[in-house]
Amino acid sequence: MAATIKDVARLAGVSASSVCRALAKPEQVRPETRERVERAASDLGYYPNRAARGLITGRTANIGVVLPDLANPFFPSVVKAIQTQARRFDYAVFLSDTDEDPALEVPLIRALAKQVDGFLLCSPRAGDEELRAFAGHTPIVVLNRRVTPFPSVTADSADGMRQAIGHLHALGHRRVAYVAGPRTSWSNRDRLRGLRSATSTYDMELIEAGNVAPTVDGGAAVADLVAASPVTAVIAYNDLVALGLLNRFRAREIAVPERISVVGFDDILLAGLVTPALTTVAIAKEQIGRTGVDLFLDLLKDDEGRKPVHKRTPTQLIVRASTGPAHL
Amino acid sequence: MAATIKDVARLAGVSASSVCRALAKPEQVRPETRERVERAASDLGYYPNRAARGLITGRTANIGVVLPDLANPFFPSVVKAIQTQARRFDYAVFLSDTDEDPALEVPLIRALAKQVDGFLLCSPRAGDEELRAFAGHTPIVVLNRRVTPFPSVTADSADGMRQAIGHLHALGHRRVAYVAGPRTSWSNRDRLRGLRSATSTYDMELIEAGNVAPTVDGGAAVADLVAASPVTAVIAYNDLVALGLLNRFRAREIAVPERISVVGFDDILLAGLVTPALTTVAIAKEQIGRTGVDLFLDLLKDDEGRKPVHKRTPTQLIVRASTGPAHL
DNA sequence: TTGAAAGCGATACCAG
DNA sequence: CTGGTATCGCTTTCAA
Repeated sequence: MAATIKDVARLAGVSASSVCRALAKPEQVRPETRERVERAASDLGYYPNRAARGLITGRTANIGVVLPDLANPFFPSVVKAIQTQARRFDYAVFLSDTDEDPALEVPLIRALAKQVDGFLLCSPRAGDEELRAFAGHTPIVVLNRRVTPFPSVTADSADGMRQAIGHLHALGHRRVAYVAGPRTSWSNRDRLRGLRSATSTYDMELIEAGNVAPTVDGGAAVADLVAASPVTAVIAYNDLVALGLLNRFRAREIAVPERISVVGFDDILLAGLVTPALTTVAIAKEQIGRTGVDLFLDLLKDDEGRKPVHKRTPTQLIVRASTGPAHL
Repeated sequence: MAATIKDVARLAGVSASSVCRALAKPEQVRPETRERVERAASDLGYYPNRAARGLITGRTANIGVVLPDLANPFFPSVVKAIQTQARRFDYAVFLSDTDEDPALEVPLIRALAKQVDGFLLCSPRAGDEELRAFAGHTPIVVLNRRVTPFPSVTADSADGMRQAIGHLHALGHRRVAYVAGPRTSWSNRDRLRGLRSATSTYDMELIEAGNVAPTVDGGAAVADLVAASPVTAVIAYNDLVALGLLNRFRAREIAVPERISVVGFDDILLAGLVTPALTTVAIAKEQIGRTGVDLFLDLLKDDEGRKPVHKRTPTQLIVRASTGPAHL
């Protein structure tokens, strides 16, 4: 149906090779020929078939993006940044949402592998070993996680936690709970690690609450448990979980932040709009997406060599409604 | 690098054709052969190159999704539904965010056209004529808009507006404002049309406020203007705009809903979590995405013929914090 | 500067 | 039931 290179060649009265050259390397072709080809191409509305091109060049100009859940507002932000940066280099984006199912990731990557030049895996849930199986075959950059030997971009959670705990400590809090996210989430482990280090630095007591789904419902599910514990503040795995806590606390008329302070992570749009506004650790989502694409393109250039690159993006505590514990 | 059909053929000691058959139509091949091929394939980790396959079958098993802004939480919901349904039919998704730039849409569609079997255009901003240029060439299903001759899925905004206005009228409101979204948005025009009809039915006065970007900032930008008008309720183009209004009203200590009731559209996650919770017209986002994919697949089946299909999904008013005007 | 021919990976068709 | 061959749309030698 659509015009092919042959159609253009016929109309311009030249060979397919010349069309190809005229369009790709204009300087290698006589100006007159180039002009004829260009006119023919635009008359026919010719656009090269990138899939066919990829077959021979080995470069598809597509990048695969795999993420656990587009419904978590954190991811659309990252994807948007990826899109923007990818487009700048004439790359198109293949998107796959795995629905938080670790088992879906590997088959998905395999199935798409030949249609893309490689992948940006956002917060992948699969095991290290499973992912490592792709090393050497498929260019992969990992976001929000570190898996040797892939390049990666992660947020500086430890610093974020340090800021959060410093803030809570300054307000007078001494006991804090952490509501953990998915066990399969590297970010969760990273945040917990950072939190443990921070609470120990400040000599604060840390109580850990169950692993929950990284959703509003997940937060709501452990809110009562948290409320029943002797803490005056709680840090949630992410903002959605924090909002679930907030919601349930409100329903039970547990005053936030007076009775208990809630701190989230990510700084999604929602965080600033709820009442009381959520104190949260902001992550440089755009930077993560953008840097991911950059690392990816670097990776394609020098097909191998060089040791893996890890970029760490800054975090920033956004203080909104938190206060000191009521008894102060 | 990765295994091709030839590698499998060699390892299994058969021809490429047989490998192809063994994998695609197992019943046309001797069980023994099939087994050998299957083992060879799995040993080599062989996955067919879908791009190459598409070249000859004319079917890529990819679907292009184009939308104006992934940062609007409405779209990720739709995309997620599309993904889920697409995966069910073994389709992969190409995603493109145009950043609300109408000029980007057409070139984007053109560039991707050969890599996909067609497109799902979510709330496209381009002109009718520009889109129509694809008719006959590129299978297209339009979501949240109607453009002859493409099949489309739209929400029943008129009914949603009727519900919203009925509700406000019952509460005693008689003057209502509408904060309009982008001029290029068909949904905006559709909602406005439905609203006009509803207000006239109920004999209510309608005041229209500027066209704003469909974002929180857009809403905040006209909040003062709305507050200065003689209305007791305001309906926003969408929830983000409504939240912008809410935010600004709070900042100015204009009581919601006592002094002014705010109604949104879409029912994004945020709507239920803010305080006061936002009354809004829920749209069947999942259904829109799912139905879009279904129409798309139908479209591919009978390459032409049949008159265009328009599906309309129901809307449902979700009443949360609205009340009657203070003077009652 | 240009064209012919080979080939990327897979499938379809036709003999055998 | 199987193998050979042509082909999809494009790029890349290689000669001319």
